[in-house]
Amino acid sequence: MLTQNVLRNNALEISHSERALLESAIERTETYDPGHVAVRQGVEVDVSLLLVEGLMTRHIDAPDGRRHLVGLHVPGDFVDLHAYALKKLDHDVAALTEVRVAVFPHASLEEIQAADNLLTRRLWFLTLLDAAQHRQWIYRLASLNASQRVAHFLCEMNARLLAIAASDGEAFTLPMTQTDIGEACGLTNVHVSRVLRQLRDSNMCSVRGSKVEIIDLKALVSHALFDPDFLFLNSQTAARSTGKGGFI
Amino acid sequence: MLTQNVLRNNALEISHSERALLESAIERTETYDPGHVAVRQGVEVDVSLLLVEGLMTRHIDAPDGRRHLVGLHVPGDFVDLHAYALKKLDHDVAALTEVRVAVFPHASLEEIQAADNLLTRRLWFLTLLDAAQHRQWIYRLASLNASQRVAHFLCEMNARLLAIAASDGEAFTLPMTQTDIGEACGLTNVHVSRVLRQLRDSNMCSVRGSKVEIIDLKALVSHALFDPDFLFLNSQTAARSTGKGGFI
DNA sequence: CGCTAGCTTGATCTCACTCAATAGCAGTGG
DNA sequence: CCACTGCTATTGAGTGAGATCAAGCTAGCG
Repeated sequence: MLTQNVLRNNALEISHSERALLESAIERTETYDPGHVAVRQGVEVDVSLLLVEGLMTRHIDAPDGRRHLVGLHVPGDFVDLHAYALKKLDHDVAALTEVRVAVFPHASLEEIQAADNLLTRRLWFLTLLDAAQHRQWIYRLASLNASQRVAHFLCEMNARLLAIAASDGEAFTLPMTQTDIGEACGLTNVHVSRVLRQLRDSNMCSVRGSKVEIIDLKALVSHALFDPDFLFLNSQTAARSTGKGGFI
Repeated sequence: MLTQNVLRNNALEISHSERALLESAIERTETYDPGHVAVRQGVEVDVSLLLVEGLMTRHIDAPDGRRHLVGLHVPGDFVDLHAYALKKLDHDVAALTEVRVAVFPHASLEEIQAADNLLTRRLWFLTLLDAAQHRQWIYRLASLNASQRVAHFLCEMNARLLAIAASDGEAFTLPMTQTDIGEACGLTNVHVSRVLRQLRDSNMCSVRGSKVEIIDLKALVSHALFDPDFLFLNSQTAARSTGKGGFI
């Protein structure tokens, strides 16, 4: 059951045997408190972690002490599968909320690689999904203004949470402070606060504490220039994430 | 010989047989003119391209017609190896200069995957290098100001060109317009022009046309807060890219 | 020679940052 | 019960980095 969101999350029609093979590679599960750094930049690791519950960040610490998110993970994401080939990461991985993770020793992943080429390619695919998300983050930072960035970020989270049934498309829980959102969008917490009020005042969405309500999805998507294609979701989820799936 | 830069580029101590296997997977080579779009966003592909000569971009076209780079490739880079697992890309790949590429059919890559787990993991590693670069680009956009961004970009290009012996650490050819640099750094061409003059006036580096001269590497690296670790270069090249390798 | 692409420089404007003050709220302890 | 602390959010005033708009300049090339 631990891997069920891996399936949902990216439309892989995984077979029963593949799933069994994958689950057999789990050594144990662990829980971390908020703020716990699970993987430290530059430190060699020999396991990879699948996020089962909670949110985790990938972030880079700037020399001036600021923190910048380069990725955010929801349940079902392999947070550091790339460590299987890289061994050392170029960033930290930390728990944003209380989290539960499943631990995959790299030795087990090697066995999978030896045994099942298709499943291996699926795992490879997952690491490439991360890269596709990175590219959208680059695009967001380079090309959108503050309110578009925040809107784009909320659209992305809505789409990804939809895929794992953690959003119903109208409201979801996002346990991030405005400072966290700022770190993801390259904005100060003060400006995030202003922008969220704008989005509320223009009846697109309301973010209060960790409660996000999508008021007018189409307006939000269009304001953010959001395109779910890069998430490689199944087409139904993608449609719902832009408000084009009302007919289902 | 086509793959020689793949070796240099990322410190993989690849064996003779691996290399032979890799080269045997090349179906043909092709040349493209500047501006040619080799891979179009969303179009399914069944080959991947290794860049042999010239520069290629990965970019996303914004709805307003602007173009934003999400990656830049030098000889030795697999420009769209990720298409092997993704099949459709979320961005375009285009020639910035006249380029020569080696074509790897995905069918051949599948044979490699079936035959050689270690080489497969090396290829996987290459796609993860791209992701690590993406993360640095995110960091650059989110956290550095205009002159730091440009300096950081030039440091990155210097380091990567050093690795393939296309820079001697003091000067190199970078056939990009100021508009291109702006698209890579999230700046307007006008502001790139101003920033390059600042860098020249403060004796860090000089960019004139496609000729880049590193005048004071240490100052440039320190200004840009550049850290070559994420490039996963061999340690000698990394040291030279920050000016700490003078003793060699 | 004139045309075009790329680069430079100036004037103006605006978005988002910084600094600063205030309020709400949860937890803690007297 | 209230006072105190710390964290988060809100709002205002002032500032500045980089965008935009516009005008020249330079060099390569038919």
